[in-house]
Amino acid sequence: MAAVSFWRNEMEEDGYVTALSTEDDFDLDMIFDCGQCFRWNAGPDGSWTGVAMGHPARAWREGNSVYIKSDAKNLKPLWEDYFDMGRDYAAARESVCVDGYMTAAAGAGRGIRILNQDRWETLCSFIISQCNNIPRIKTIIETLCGNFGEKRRLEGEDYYTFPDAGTVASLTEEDLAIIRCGYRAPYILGAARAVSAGELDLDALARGDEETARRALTRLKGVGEKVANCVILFSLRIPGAFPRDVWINRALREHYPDGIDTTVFGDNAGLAQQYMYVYRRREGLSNRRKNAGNTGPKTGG
DNA sequence: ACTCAGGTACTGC
DNA sequence: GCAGTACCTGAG
Repeated sequence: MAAVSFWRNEMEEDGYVTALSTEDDFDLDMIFDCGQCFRWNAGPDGSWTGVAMGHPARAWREGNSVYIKSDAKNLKPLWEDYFDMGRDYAAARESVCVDGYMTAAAGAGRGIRILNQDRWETLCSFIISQCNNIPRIKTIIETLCGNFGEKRRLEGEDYYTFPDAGTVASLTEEDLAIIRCGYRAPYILGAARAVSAGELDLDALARGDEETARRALTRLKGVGEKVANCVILFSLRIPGAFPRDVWINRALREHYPDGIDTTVFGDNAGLAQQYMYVYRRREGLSNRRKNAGNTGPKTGG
């Protein structure tokens, strides 16, 4: 792999490199491709580029280390936090293997970590995600950032930060038309106004319990249980949240017809959900026709 | 020209 | 509570 070429010194003329030493449960492909984030993209050399927590970055693996090149000094604490380095994922993964199905799912998803993402970005991104496909979600978010975020530079390229809630709150639906997000536009503006006005204090919710957070989040128009649970899991650091999307519901229906009490996973429920998601989705994508016709409402006619 | 996509709000029971 | 339906848009 040509990844070595990104690494020369701790401080380079075009970026600053952070090294994270890892064990087995750290797989960049899994982490960035398991549906929890939308702004990282794989390059032809196996490295990933994206913008997180206001910083452009390139991430790649060499042996037992993951390197992150970014645009500022002293970002090691930030990246350690973002990649959830304080949690023992090997132990967490073992603990969710409660039966054959979960053992298989966890095996397939080994290497996933739950990112600790920016709260407003996560809320806004998952509002956009509703009833939408992933390529389009990414396009909409990049357009939002390109038009209303701040420009950053790395390796001679332009990157754009996610616009903060105050910036988005100052926009009109007309301004937002450029991102082509359809009926979600008023949802985004409403959420931005609530956050920037302090009516919805995401940092405070992170200090409280899951149910309180869910009630506060679902008060927003356009935020239901699914989006709220994604925000809770991926940005409020409440690891027991269990977002149920169409793929999870399929997996649950097929493997737990009598239902499953997700509290058996305890604080690892969110991780269990991610394992199930990638496992079921992998199968589903290669067997699309099997699932065609039995999902979603029909207009009949 | 179609269906469908990591949902949610609204209506009518 | 639960079923039925509309909703912007564009990728496949």
